[in-house]
Amino acid sequence: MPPGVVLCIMGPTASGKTALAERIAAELPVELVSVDSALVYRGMDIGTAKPATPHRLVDIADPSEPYSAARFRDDALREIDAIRATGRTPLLVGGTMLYFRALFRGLSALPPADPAVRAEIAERGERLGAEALHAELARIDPAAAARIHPNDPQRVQRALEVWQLTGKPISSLQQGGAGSPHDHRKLAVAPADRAELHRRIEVRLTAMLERGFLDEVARLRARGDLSPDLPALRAVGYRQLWRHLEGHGTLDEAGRRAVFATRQLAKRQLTWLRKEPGVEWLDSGREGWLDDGVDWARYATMPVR
RNA sequence: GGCCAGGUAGCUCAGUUGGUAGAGCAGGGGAUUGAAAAUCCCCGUGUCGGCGGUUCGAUUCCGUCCCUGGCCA
Repeated sequence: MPPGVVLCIMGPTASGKTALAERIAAELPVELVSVDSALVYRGMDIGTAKPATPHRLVDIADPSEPYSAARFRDDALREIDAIRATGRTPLLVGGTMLYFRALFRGLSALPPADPAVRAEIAERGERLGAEALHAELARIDPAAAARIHPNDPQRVQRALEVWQLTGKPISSLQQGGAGSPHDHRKLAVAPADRAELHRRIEVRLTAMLERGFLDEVARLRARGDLSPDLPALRAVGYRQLWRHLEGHGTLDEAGRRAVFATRQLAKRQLTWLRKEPGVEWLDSGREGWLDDGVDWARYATMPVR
């Protein structure tokens, strides 16, 4: 299948990107693909604001299993081809900017995560301290050690993991990637006014709690095989409510902390978005922004940046 | 009304033997290559409740007033 046009809607949580996707879907022959690291998990519906409209790459993993940017890239390229084979246009919508980046620019040829090696390194970090691990990295890969802050255990551990798996420094392997064969037309959606975004995040969490978010977390917890350290359960909202269910703090406090965490997530997403090249920005904070006569179809033919 | 404890950053508080003050949280900016809704980095001037007094100098000591909470009437 030759490469073709892929529409992308990117935006922070609670920005209205799903509404825009549905609006475009009503006017163009598109099929939706989720670009969201939390929507992939089954049984996590309310707290992830899982959209009612069908998206591909939703509910494709169990919360016990870690998903990854690399898996996303493979999955997304496959779904894009499958959609194009039906004659429709893929419409990617989400806020996990690392995933968009992995699709647009590709990933370097690095070994996938190895749970055993990872656990061993984590244990060593526990025993010797974070500084020791960073010092170790500085010995084998000074370039990586210079870029990775000693307080960033996740990246220090990954760099050591790659070293143990390949015998090569991660910095020497992180050279480019395959890029994307497609023409991506990128729309960034967010309220121009930060206070408005904050307001929506609060309203959204309140609605989630009313719909039974706490029960959803309790259900996941009752499974017994899930831990709050799992990537899935570190998701915004789930982490805070899980902690409350463990007896730490009131529900009210957990809710407030969930709102804080969500705002901080949205801020990080905007940091990615601001430097993403070639995006067309839409202010979803304006009253009637979806219905004020914009010709959405033109985005399917707008120039690639 | 009396007694006690407080009034310091958006919030919760610490502190200053008198030389105009600092943490956590919140917020802002940034980084981001197989955990990414993750993991990190950077950013702290605020009539130290008001007004007087003492002092070279008061957020700090004294007086007084206001406000909040508790106890007693």
